[in-house]
Amino acid sequence: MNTALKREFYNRDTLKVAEELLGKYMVKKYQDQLIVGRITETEAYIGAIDKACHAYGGKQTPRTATLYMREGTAYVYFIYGMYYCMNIVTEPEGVASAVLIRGVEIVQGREQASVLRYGKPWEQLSAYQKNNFSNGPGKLCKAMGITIEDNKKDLCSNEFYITDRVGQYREESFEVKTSPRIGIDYAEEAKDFLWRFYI
DNA sequence: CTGCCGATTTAC
DNA sequence: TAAATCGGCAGA
Repeated sequence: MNTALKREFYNRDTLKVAEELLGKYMVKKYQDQLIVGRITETEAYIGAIDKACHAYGGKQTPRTATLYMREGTAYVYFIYGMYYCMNIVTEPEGVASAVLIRGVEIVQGREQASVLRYGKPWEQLSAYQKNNFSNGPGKLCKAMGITIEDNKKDLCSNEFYITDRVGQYREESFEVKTSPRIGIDYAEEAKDFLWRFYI
């Protein structure tokens, strides 16, 4: 038994889940270690009304099938020929919506993460590499070993989950900021929605 | 089957 | 500013 957030957390309004995921810890078991990242940036995607969502308008394809799965499911997709993006499905089964994790700060398993991301120890990284280690959706997936293999995994599990407390770390207070989402200029009116949340 | 495009990142 | 790099998906 671990401290993973329960499924009910994800069965709520997607914007609320996106905001409340800030400051939580994403925990991934990698081989025999844990890699833990504190979530610092998220975005909401709501299929029913959002032209930026892969499942906009009830679109059904092999890839979007994950978005219709039950809340608390990992939606991982491959993008730009070389990166993965990690999302958490929200709201009940059959409702296509999710929260994209856009940034984390690694608080545990940093050495393992450094090897995954750059193939070398943390102390050998440049200041720039350290400062921009996992502050993007593709970067954090590489750093935490998240791949298409994780698509459709249940985050109410012991291998891969979200929690508000892990080891010595506890969720802290912080100020939430919002902005339009990144990289969706094609999405017409939806590009202006303030559905990006960050610390 | 063909061809365009992408919820990105990094090098130049 | 533009290349890298390839699966997803629409249309023929």
